Amino acid sequence: MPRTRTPKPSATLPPLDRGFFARDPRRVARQLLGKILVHELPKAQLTARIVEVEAYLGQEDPAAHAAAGRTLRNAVLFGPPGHAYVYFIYGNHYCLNVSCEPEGQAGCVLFRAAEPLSGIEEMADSRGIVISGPKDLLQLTSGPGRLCQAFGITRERDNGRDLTLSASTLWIGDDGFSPRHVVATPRVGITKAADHPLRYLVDGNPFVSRKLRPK
DNA sequence: ATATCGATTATCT
DNA sequence: GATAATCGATATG
Repeated sequence: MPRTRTPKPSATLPPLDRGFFARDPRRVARQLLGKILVHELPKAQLTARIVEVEAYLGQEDPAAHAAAGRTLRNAVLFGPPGHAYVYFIYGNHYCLNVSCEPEGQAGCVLFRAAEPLSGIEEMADSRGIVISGPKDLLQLTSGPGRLCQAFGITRERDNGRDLTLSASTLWIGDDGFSPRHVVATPRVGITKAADHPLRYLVDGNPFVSRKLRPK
């Protein structure tokens, strides 16, 4: 039975500012671990602590959507940092990224998994899951598609949204917590540049999207 | 436990 | 026309 291993967020939860995102995506990715994804709904506040992310480097990264330059779809990546890049994949799922680096450079971080903290019932509804035990929480936000579904994130509504403003409804908060142990592995589900260790996870956290392969 | 596969569509070649 | 930064279901050991 999985245990919550991180403290609850404090009452005040300032959003990360634009400067936080205006850096190398590898640095941003690592430091996003432990931060809190927030979605304010009329009746509830959805929050989850980020436990797994991936860095995409921009035009020099063959696996990045920005690899072939600016298009209609990836335009947000070339804009200012701290904005949501949401894309639709496999005909089924949305994935949430945040743009990084100064305007003109297309690096980003993909949100892959989080540990639910509040708004659990609403997340379960959105996911179409009935929570009957602690293990069911693991299905809520463990995976980029699941995370978006639990939070109600879509391309139509959220692509381009400024994630540095709490007025945006969707933002990233910092309660001062940072995880003790972080590990890096190759990124999931890509074929090009598949060998670089640009996937960052909180070591041992049960809410990551895949268990670490024991060696 | 791991492996394979179908769903379903926007985007790019 | 092929592919894709996925998920959930099914098959098999």
